[in-house]
Formats: sequence, C-alpha cells, structure tokens
Amino acid sequence: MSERVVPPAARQRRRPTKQGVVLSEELIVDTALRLIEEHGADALSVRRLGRALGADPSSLYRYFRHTDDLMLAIADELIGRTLRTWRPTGDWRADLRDLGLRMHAGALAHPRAAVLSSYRVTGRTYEIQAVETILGVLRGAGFPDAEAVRIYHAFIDQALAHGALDSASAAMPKDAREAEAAVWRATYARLPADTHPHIAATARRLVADMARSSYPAALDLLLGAAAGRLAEIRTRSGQPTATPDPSPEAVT
Amino acid sequence: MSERVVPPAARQRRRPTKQGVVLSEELIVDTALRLIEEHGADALSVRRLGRALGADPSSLYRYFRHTDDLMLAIADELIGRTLRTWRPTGDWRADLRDLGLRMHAGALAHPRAAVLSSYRVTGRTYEIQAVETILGVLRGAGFPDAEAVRIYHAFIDQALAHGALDSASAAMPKDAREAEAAVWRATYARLPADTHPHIAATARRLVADMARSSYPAALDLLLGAAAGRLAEIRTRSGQPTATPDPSPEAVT
DNA sequence: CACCTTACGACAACACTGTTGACCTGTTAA
DNA sequence: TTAACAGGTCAACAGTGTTGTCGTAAGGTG
Repeated sequence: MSERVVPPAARQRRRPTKQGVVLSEELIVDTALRLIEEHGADALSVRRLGRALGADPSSLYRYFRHTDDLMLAIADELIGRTLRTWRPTGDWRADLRDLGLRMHAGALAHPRAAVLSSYRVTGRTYEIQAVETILGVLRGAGFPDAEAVRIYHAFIDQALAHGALDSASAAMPKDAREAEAAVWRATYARLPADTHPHIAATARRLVADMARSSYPAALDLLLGAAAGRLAEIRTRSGQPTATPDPSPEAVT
Repeated sequence: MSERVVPPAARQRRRPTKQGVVLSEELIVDTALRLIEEHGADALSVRRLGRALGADPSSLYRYFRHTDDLMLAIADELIGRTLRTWRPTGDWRADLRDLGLRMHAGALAHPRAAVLSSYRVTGRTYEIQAVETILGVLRGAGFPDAEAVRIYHAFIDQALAHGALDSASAAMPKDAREAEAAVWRATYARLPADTHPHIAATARRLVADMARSSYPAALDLLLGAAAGRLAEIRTRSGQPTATPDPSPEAVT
C-alpha cells in the first residue's frame, strides 16, 4: 500500500472530480461539518460525504487514512472555531467561564464530532493552541504551575465530558429522544409514594431539572473552587488577599 | 407486524435453539456483557451476539425491539450490579463519595457498555432504584427538595460523564491508546518555549497529570460545595449548624 | 392421547456501512 | 514533448441492523 495519504503541504496535482469539484482537506472537513449540521449526526458516512462533495467515496482515503482521522480533523476545526469567537478580557474567571460555555455550545452544535473527539487527543494545531491559551490564563492569574496544570485538567475534562454527555443525547435519532422524555413523564412522574417516596415527592422538579444540562452549574462550581484556592495561595505568599472577587455566581 | 416482542412474564414456550440453547432476556444480557468485555466494544452486534448465543440473529428481536432496547437492558444490569455492592453508612457525604467512586469503577470495569449507556435513561428497575436511593440520601441529610434534585442531577451527570470519558479512552484499541500517549510525549513535551511558553514551562507536569483521571478530585469538589450549601441552609433555618448528622437514611 | 393454536426460532433478503486493490487519466516537471 | 505519478474511479468484500415469511414443536384443551 506504500502510503495512500499525501501530506497536505506536498499536494499539488489538484485534479478535479468527475463532477468538477476540486477536493482538499479543508473542503472535506467543512462539508462534513455542514452535513452533520443539516442532516443530523447519522448523516455522516463516507459514502454520503462523497455524494455531498460530488466525488467517489474512496477519494476521501487520499486525504484521511480512515474515518477516525477525519473525525479528529473535524474536532480540531471545531476547537479552532470556538477559540476564534472567544474574546478574553483579562479577568481569568470570566474568561474561563466564557470559554467553557462556548466549548459546550460548540459541542452541542456538532454532537457526533463532539462525542468522538471528547476522549481523543488530536495533537493538531488548534488543540495545541487551546492548551497553551488556557494554561496562559491560569498562570497569568497567578496560579503556580502545579496548580495551573491541575485546574487545567479538571476544566478541560469537565468541558469535554459534559459536552460529550449532552451531545450524545442530542445525537440520538429524534424518536429515541422523544422516547426518553416520555420515560420521565410516564415512568418517573407516576411512581407511587409508598414504594418510591423520594421520587414521588420531587417528581415535578425532577422531570424539569433533568431536561436541562448540568454543565453551567458544574462549571461555576469548579471556577469557584479555583478562586478559593487562588485567594489562599495569595494570602500564604504574603500578599494580603485584597481583591473582593465580584463574581456573580449566576447560573443560567 | 402486530407485536413481535412478548413481555417476559407471558413467555412460556421455551423452545430451544437449533444448537440447543434456551434463550431468555437474562441470558442475552449476560452474554452481551461478556462479549463486550472479552472482545471489545465493536464486538457487540446482533449477528455476533446471535452467534455467541448459538441462535439466529433475528431471534433476538423476539426479546428486544431493536439494539437500542438491548443496550438499555445492559445498562440497567450494570447499575444493578453497582448498587448491590454498595453499603450505606448513614453519613451522606461518605456514602455519596463511595457510591460515586463505585459507579466510576463499575464503568471502567465494563468500558464499552459504560460509554454506550452513560447518556441513556433506561427507566428500568435498577435505574429507578438508584434515583430513589440517591434522592433519599440527600433528603435524609436535610437538603430541601429543590436543592436535593439539583445536587442529584449534578452528582449523577458528573459520575456518568467522567465514567464515559475515562471508559472511552480505556476502550480504545491498544495501539491507538499508545499512539495517544505518544502524541503527548512527542508533540506537547517538545514544543519550543518561544512559541508555546506556557506548555513548555509545565510540560513535565502536564504529561504526568493528563494520564490520570480527574474524577476523584471533581467528585470531592462537588461534595464539598454541597456540604457548604447544607451548612448555609441549616444556619438560615434557625438551627445553629451544630449537628454532626446522624441520620441513618439507609435505603436498600 | 390427539388436536389445534401459536410462540418463537430460522431463513433469506434489503439497504446500508467502512475499506481496499486495481485501474486509468490529467497535471506537472524535466 | 514526454514520462511519472497523484489522485479520482470502479468494483468488490465483509460486515451491519432489520423485517416478512415460514415451519415446527411446545402447551393447553377435550
């Protein structure tokens, strides 16, 4: 097989497709994202993507070794898009909160890509850029290196894990998703108080609350804990903790 | 089609398979779990499962409407197994910590099943039992209903999300997992300080820290925040926050 | 014990999936 | 002008979930 995929830099013979399209890694990724967005998560298959591009499915294997590779490229593009819409203000807590929410929203906009990429390390440019940026925010805020790394890890894992969780339900076929909602209403909301007193007592709240994502609350929790650590560190290191921390613990 | 699946209670004609196996919902679920565990996540397909059971694939559709149904049954069995090994002591914080860690461990023990079941609501017996139990612990500890529901939601989502995240990497084929680790060492640990100062400064810590799960830390964070809320609630409601919480809200 | 009903396992087919080896042709460098 | 070869195309393979149809053996009934 020698090597089927040629590194993008070396590409030059840009022969058009039978239908007149000139393929490129970029065009493929963009089309894949559009496909996911328009026709749902299950719409992304090599064959469908080929059809959408106006090319034979097997052409894609000249650009990506396998579907997984393509997914990583898509994931990195998503990271890039999120990063580009983010405007840091200098307030580390507000900035990280904003970034976390944007990452989560980005994941929800492309559920299938998010699910796949949550546990993968792409090692591509945008991912590296994101790591560098977040570490920069934390170290800039005054966290010592060990602490910065630990908080970075917690922050990114939380964003990815919740993003994947919420994406996964969003990526389910519509009828399955409706069936889930029906389970809450039909099963949980109707359990008798004598066998399931706690569920019965909280049924209304339960049904309402479970329909929402728990990410924003979890994010604020994490940032709150980090802020606490920072204050502690500042006090200990001589600086007499002056900043009164005006964070408005608002949970959407 | 009338109805292909017969409710388990009504089953009586237990005709054996050509290969002599007598099918049952239970046997199918157990075999599926074994299959997932032994041969990886992709090993679970209707056809493979049929082969492992010694039955025609289509027979399974007499027991489950579609694969999704089967996955829910598997997920519920997993919940049940976790719940059965858990012994509550009456100390809500310790109990929830223990349960969270057990759920996480259970997920890691069956990585492929955990990934698939993390985002689904089964509505089956064990899941209902788990919800009732956790709500009971929280309400027994003195959390008002609204708070109990909110904390329950955060707790369960966190356990599921981290369980799925950590399971997903554990479920990757071995060579892919090694490739990921290599990315950290080969890419991140070698970025020059002039273009990526923050990564370069923390590279060693970063590589070491990213190899571990962030769940235990995240769990303690959550429980700490909940404990803080509880103290606040008690003070406000007149009780001068002294009681060391002896409530034995043990739910079987 | 024989009969009838029907649950349920088996079979074959459908439309789909990712992936690969062989082939052929247009582009480009020499 | 020509030769090399990148890269698009084709056909095929092995797999997937799912369903309509059919035959048969198990069970209740008389």
